[in-house]
Amino acid sequence: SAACRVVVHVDLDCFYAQVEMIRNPELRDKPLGVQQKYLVVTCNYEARKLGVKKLMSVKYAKEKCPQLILVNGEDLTPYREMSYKVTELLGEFSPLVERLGFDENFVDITEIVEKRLKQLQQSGCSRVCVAGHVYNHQAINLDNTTHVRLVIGSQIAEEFREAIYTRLCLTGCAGVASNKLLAKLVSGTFKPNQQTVLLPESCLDLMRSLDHIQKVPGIGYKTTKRLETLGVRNVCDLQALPSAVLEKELGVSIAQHIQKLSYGEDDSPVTPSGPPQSFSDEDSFKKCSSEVEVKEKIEELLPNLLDRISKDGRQPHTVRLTIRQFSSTDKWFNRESRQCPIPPHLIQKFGKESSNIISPLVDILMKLFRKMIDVDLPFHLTLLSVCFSNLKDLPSSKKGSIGFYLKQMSPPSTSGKQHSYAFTFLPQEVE
DNA sequence: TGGGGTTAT
DNA sequence: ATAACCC
Repeated sequence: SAACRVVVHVDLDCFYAQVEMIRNPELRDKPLGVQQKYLVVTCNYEARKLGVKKLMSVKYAKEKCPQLILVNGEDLTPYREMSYKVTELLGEFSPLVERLGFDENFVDITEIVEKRLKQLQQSGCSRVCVAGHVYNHQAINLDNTTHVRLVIGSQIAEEFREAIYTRLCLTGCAGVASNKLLAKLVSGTFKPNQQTVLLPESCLDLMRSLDHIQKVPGIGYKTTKRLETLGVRNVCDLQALPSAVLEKELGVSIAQHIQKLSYGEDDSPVTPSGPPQSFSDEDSFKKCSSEVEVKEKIEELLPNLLDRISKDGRQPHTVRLTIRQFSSTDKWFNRESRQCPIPPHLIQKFGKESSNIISPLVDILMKLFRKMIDVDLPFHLTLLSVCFSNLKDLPSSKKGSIGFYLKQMSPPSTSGKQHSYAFTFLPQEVE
């Protein structure tokens, strides 16, 4: 019988607020918002009951809810650390874990499901119970092996959520379906701390329930604007649009891709994220208009970044500076960046005590800045961001390197699927 | 409207 | 280097 894929999407509830409530349990039963600059970027459910929404301005949120408690969430370190704990926990079940932002993960559980299915068949057991909700209250047919696989998937999803709760004290939603798109969409149908499985017969109902095409993951702001030009407003419109018309507007590749999405079709694999591809740190502000200020801001950003890179253990080979210039019209789009290779003699200094590399890096970043901005003319920046990328492992010959310990830690195994990126946060002090 | 991330061109 | 996408 043709084995369908089984994918779980795990989506933590108001993640930053949950992390803050763990850090300070007294906030638990109070309305809590997490603030970045003038925004409440997320809030707990106590606050939501009182009318606070995600991405609401602080001013409006305090008007609606004067009792609202705000904590500053501009330093993402606690959230990032907890986020990777969740990904690593899921990695104990399957190596196929893909991160999406800090609070979502996809897990391909096809192999786990197949294993359990065979166990069930061997034991002659024909009774399987669904965990959580079934989308549309669709009836389950246990003679349908796809239904059985997805029901087993719902049990595994429940085990994921249980493990995340008992070991990390975090709650979240899960969606189970035959691909990433559907798993993600169905995970949001019952909201906090619940889970839902989608059976294939309800796929088109789920897609048509989306009232606007921008709710389809993969169709963003720009594509939505272009589709509106064509009179396409909802998923049904997109399904019905002649493919030739769509291809003319968006090109063959994107057109075919998003039209498949509109039918709930998505063959993209769950791609293990592994360790991060880049490390960046940014700050936004009202105004920065002199070279000296720019240098000061960069010097503020670097120590935190160098610390994170040194804990990672790899070395970056590229550095990038990004700026946003003030403009009254079109407020948040005008970002520019310049990047360059990091000179080899500096690369070697990553992971060592950071004091000797900071000033040469500032010099490089200021050169990149001058490539974008003529410092003899007036300028007005509202954001600065520094990003290190093109990360490479240390040469494996070096004793004491991560590669050395990784080989020690994972001998060739006959049975096991050990997760492959536990080393991401292996502390340096193993030396 | 934050402070991050990824992939495709 | 930018543009699109995601949270």
